[in-house]
Amino acid sequence: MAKTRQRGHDHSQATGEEWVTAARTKLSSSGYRAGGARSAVLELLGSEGGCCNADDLAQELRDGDRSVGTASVYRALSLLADLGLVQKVAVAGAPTRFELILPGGEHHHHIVCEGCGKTVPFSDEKLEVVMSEISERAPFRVDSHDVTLLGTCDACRG
Amino acid sequence: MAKTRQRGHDHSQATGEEWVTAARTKLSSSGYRAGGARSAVLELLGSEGGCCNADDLAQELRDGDRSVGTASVYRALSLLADLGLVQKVAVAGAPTRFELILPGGEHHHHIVCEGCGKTVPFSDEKLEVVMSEISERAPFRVDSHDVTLLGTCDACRG
DNA sequence: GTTCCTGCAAAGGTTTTGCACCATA
DNA sequence: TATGGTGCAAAACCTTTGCAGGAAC
Repeated sequence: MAKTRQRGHDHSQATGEEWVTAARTKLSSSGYRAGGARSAVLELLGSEGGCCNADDLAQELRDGDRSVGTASVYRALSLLADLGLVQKVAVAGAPTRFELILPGGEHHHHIVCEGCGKTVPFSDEKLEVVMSEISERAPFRVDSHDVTLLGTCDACRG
Repeated sequence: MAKTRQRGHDHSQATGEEWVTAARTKLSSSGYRAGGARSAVLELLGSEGGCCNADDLAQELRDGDRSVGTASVYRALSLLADLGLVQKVAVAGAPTRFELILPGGEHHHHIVCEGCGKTVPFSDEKLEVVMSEISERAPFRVDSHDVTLLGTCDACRG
């Protein structure tokens, strides 16, 4: 009865490559150029599989070979969000995280540790069924939904 | 088959009174005093039924008869959250909202309009069942969960 | 009277914006 | 070469913190 499955890191990485390709196509077909900063953010996001905040991305790029201004990271992420390529995930008291929206569209959600901010994605078929039922009955036209479990990871509980 | 129900505003207001009483009791039994700012926030929250952010509360109090510093509003809300009387609700790109946790403990979630920020609470029995199943299988000890539907209200769609 | 609460102002952290320069198409 | 992307710095924004004065118990 294990309909809920946690995702391994390697799996995200595999589809991340596909996402980068799809994102590049979408960008250029929407009339956007492939600038240095934008490309760097795109590739790092793809290899990380999302789940990172803007400042961490900027930091990693700065530590790596290509340095990118923080403002450009925000601009890139903002554009990607507008194009439906990433999704903003808000956490109270923490910087906004950005999550890939994968081409195949396997939808997922997150379990967040309130102690250290560690995030684990999960997906659940039953949950999605219930959510779409609720969406149909809602008084708004519903575009998306966001489900977050808050808890404490083993390390922080120690 | 209407297991999902939207709540009217009047209904929240009725239970809001009870919440204020319960909150006052909890505060004093926990050794906190009933200062002016704290009481004002408490009463306004009760009459509004939650779903407001710190700055809006401060503004409304300033417009009304009792003026309260923004910092005190944050302090009051923070304390209420620690005591389990309110819940923080994060929304990407918007200030954190605070939501009453009602004495009877009827758990609920929100539908948010991305255009104007209008928020409508809802509760769904099936959703809660699914969420508790997921919580049990989660790799963290799960304390709470947060479900938000994002969409566009009729007014903003017009 | 002591302790806690409050308001103001300043600091902290995140995200956005203005502008001059540079790269892409 | 024309347009749009980038980096830096400054601003805007939300939230927290320090401190002196005032209120609750």
